[in-house]
Amino acid sequence: MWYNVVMYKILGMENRAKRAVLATLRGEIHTPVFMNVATAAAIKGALSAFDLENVGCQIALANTYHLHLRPGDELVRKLGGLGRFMAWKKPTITDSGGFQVFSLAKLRKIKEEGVYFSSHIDGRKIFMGSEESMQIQSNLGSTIAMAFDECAPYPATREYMLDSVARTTRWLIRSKAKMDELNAALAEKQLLFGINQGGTFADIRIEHAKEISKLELDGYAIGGLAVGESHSEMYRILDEVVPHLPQNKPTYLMGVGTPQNILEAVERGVDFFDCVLPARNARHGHVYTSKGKLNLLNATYTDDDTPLDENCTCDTCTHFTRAYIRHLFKAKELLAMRLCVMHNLYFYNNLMAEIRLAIENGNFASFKQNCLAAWSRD
RNA sequence: GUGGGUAUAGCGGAGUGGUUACCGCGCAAGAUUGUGGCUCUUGAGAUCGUGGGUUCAAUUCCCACUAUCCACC
Repeated sequence: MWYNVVMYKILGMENRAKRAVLATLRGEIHTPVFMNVATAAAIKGALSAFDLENVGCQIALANTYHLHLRPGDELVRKLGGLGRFMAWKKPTITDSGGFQVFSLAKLRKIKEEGVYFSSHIDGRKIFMGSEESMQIQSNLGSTIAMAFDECAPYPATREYMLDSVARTTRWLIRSKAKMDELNAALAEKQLLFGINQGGTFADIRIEHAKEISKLELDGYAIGGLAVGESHSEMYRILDEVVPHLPQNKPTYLMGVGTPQNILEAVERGVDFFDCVLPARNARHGHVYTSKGKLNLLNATYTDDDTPLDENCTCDTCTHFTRAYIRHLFKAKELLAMRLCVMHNLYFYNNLMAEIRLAIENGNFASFKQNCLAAWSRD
């Protein structure tokens, strides 16, 4: 029988920045890694699993809440699980629904047992607690499941945060118990990552990090950042909390971020990332290049016959001009989004590959400075 | 040819005898961090078809012209 014997092996370091590999039955994940976001089992912008392969994706992220509502996790299970459903053979991760507690704040009520949502699709009542989230993620069959948490709003009072984090801890203990129960019957065990919360209160963050570190989870995420606080606050929290998470396990900064954010976080010891920014910006004509961000909708690109990024080797940059893609946006052709999403995801995945190489070569610090200087027009 | 309607920003439409003429789309510049392709913010752009008349004051009321639409020969 197969067992998902997971190994997390650190291959290189430069100060806190670490180069590591997480081995799973679905394949290895080389870190630092950017996980490409496929909320509803597809990258928005008309990309398929084939395209994900082309842009250098190692692991795709889908969402528990969204897939539970539509098409339903039982259906996905019947059809062979998330990976088979979307024809993606490499590792997958599912977000637990905790972020929807934040992003769908007007449509939910938080109770001790879990969260009552009104479906944003048809309004019907949905209950999700730790057990429900784990069951759904088990049905989806993702390689990595995330614990159910509350992504608390910013700003929040200290009193609110203390209550929220204590509840998130109780939910985490329930998540782990349920996942252990579900995994007991499975050959290919699902990994479980816990989530640190505490907003911008460093002491609450640290206390929580120490507490959840005792649970021997497969990885640890930092949630509840990039929700409105300043970049310097985010970096300050990373400086404070990362040292209190297990260093022999993956550290995942959820929902972050810009290329600059990623470099700063890698330097502080983070090795997993996910963010909607490259795909969403691409859909709106904002693309990342080795010389900074540019907005294709700007009139200046009307007759620009150069590629998005002259240093990029993605399919978009090797075939199409800025003028053509700008025209596609103006004409509202879906191809505009598709080409830009492919480019931006390639840019992010390639950035991570360059970061890994820099860490291996022991020159991450100078690599980071060079990048920040080159992007300074942002 | 006859009768009737209409003319306001690039386009489609509101509106008023009295400070700076409004809205949508489009255009231009932003925002977007565990995804709404949605949305939001800001800006530019108009001698109110042309000429004349009434009036203290006309984009608004009157006349002619031009353009355009509809109906009828």
